[in-house]
Amino acid sequence: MEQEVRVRIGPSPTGDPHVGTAYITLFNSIFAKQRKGKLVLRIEDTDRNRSKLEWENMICDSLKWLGLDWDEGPDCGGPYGPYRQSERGDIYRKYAEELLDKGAAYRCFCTSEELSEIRTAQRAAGSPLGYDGRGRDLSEAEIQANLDAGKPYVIRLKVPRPGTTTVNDALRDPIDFDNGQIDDQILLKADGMPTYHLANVVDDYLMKISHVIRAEEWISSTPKHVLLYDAFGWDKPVFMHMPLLRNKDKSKISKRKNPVSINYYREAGYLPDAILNYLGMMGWSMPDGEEKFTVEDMLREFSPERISLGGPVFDVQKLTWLNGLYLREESSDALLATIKRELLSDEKLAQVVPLVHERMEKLDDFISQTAFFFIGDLSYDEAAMKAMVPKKRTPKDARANLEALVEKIDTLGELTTESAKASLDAVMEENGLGPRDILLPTRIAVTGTKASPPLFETMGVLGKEKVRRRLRNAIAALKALPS
RNA sequence: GUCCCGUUCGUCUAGUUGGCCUAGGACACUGGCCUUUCACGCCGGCGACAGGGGUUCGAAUCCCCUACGGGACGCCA
Repeated sequence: MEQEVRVRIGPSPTGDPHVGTAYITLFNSIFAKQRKGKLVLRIEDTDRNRSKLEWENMICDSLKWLGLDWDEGPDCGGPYGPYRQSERGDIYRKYAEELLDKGAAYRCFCTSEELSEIRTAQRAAGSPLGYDGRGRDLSEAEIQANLDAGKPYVIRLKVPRPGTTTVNDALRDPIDFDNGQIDDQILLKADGMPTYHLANVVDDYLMKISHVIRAEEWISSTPKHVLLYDAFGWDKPVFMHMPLLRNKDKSKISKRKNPVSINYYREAGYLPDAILNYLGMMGWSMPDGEEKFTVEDMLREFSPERISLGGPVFDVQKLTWLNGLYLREESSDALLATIKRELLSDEKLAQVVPLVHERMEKLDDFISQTAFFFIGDLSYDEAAMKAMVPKKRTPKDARANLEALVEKIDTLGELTTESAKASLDAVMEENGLGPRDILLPTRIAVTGTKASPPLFETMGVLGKEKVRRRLRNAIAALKALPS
């Protein structure tokens, strides 16, 4: 009997909804639907320090906005739950114990400090980085003594050495790894939570995942997963590693060099269908070469053989062209509805009106005074550029200050009046700046002009994506100035 | 540094069972047409098989080496 196709996506709720997540979700979704299989959404929130429910919700909302949906997940349940890894701790601990019993794993009592010392030494010596296995062969007595002493420990995979581990990837030739090259990966952290590697293998097994479609960055840790499947005696899923989305300079797509938040694209006026279409042509193409296609077209024509492995550069310009195609083919009525929903919603207008209310003399002042809330990127005229550099400061200083602010805002879940104020205050405090060093430059960067509504409220209404994008643009513009 | 993956126009790609490839399309750029203007649309231009060795009658397509790019090397995922 043919095994049911079950695939999964495992976003980690530690940041804004990422285009890379949407990209991988698209291909998983297409693959599953095409084979009458199921797509599982599993929240990989084993990093307790960085995971937030707020982000989980944002990720789900974004995917749904794009029109991507799943069959099983924390929101809709399913037969193999819970679908949040933070709620599956006991399961992982049980399997980690099993590995211990089988001799495929061991307790390691090394401290974090000890480990970073090892790494530093290795780096200095130019030798391969990785755990040196010093805790591998502790005697029963030593282990018991450590346990009795209440020393914290982690559980590590005991990679069989010597040996070779082969990874089969549906898109590539078999890949051989020398086991000497594979680290004794930590499986269970000192806080009792599993690392990605353990959680993934255990969950994929328990959730009956048949195909693992994920990004290429995982190839080098796949042998660890293979070793785990073998240690448990489980069948392995089919691995399929998609090429990585890239920045212009070919590095892995990142927020410093590219807008990567789905929220950004939403707020910048892109349509879900256009985004999905564009993502679909990253590493894949229609047999007839057609570049404009729908998810239904993809469903009909998708085949893994047509995936090309070179890492595609995410080109916003081409996305924009595609988006224009979609926009223009809508009827005016439909477009009107879209504009009212995404751009000029009552909700949005209700936020904006109070901010300009008291400075209005004629109704149409509203348009000129609030245009910057609605348009995408701003351009800065000469006066604006000049005013972004505070007196007695250089453009370089101005850039550094705005940069500090961007970084602060990046750590925020949502930008609100309060968090905007807090961020600005923190940047001033941490960098020894006065209000004049940062407030006016920020105002101009964010609104394009010296005269605008109260800054914190304005930033809150503009939202995180527009604010950080504009700050980045302002920083880039300042670079052109002689320092 | 070590291991791994990848490599066709600036970018996304077609090409996959070697000949139909003097390498096709799209974005961008650019010339023109249409148009009161702009945009759309249409027509044209620019522009690539990383390099070197093989194998073969014949290689973008197969093999090897080199180069370059990227990824991984976390008690992050």
